Amino acid sequence: MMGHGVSIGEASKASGIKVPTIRYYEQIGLMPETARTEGNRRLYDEADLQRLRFIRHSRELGFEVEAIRQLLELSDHPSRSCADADAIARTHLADIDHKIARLTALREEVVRMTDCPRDTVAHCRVIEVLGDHGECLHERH
Amino acid sequence: MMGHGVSIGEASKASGIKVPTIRYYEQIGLMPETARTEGNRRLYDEADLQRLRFIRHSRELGFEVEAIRQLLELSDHPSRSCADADAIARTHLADIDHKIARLTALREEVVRMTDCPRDTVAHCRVIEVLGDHGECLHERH
DNA sequence: CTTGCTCCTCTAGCCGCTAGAGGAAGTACG
DNA sequence: CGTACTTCCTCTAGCGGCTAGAGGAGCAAG
Repeated sequence: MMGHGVSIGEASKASGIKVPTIRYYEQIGLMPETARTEGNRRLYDEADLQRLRFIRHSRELGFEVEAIRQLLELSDHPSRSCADADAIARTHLADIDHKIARLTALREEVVRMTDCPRDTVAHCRVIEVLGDHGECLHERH
Repeated sequence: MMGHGVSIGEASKASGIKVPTIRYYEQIGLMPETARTEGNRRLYDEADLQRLRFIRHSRELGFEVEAIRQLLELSDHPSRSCADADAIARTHLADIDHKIARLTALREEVVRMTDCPRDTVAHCRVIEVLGDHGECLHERH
């Protein structure tokens, strides 16, 4: 075991991000290139682990990689205004609201078609509704 | 203009599916290989257009291609029991509910972090919360 | 006959990973 | 010290559901 730094496997356990995903994050520049051992193995220090946890949490909350990139950039410069970070979060919130609204509308339509009088496909509401948009509540899905 | 059948461009307009997407659906076997003109252009008849509309509507309602494949197979056999179609729709409904629940939970977290006292990044709730999972309402996102 | 549109096929790219091949390095045990 | 086992390395390809572009052919209008 090296003095300062843990292996990618331990970093994976500590962050909850899978090993190949950590390497992928390095590849796309979300994680920096870390130190290496003599045998060419990656070494993660406490700052790296903190960054990994930040990324994981952001992904869990649905932030896109590009947004996380910006958030990380901001968090690397603590004296900057917080407005940018806030704006990113608000944009994401609007996005979530949009998705919820859409899914809720879809849900309505799908519920409506599932109360089907058990019979043959010829009289099946599911099939019928899918084939004829005119049956729908909303013009635009 | 050929007697029976319209071009892929017209099929696109009639169904609301883009031309390359229609070709893609043929490629993955969701649409059959249609008739062709002497000049090798695809010709779509009324049944093809109906099928395209069915696919589009299903996609709009969020059904996956694999589910649509099964639904189309069912709709090609009207004398079968409707139970299978119903099961597919119900599975999809459960899936939608799952997504809505997850998004609603995420929304909470993101809302909680966006009421940030406008200051520097050093004291920004957004950055802080992302860096520390302990701040969260829910253990598992 | 030429212009301009649509169409054809084929390949590659998007996102955010995930899986696998083929090999080197490190660790545990006899 | 050897050998087995695990972890690590790089590299490439695949997932779903399209979308974009290259390079060429067909076809209708002026």
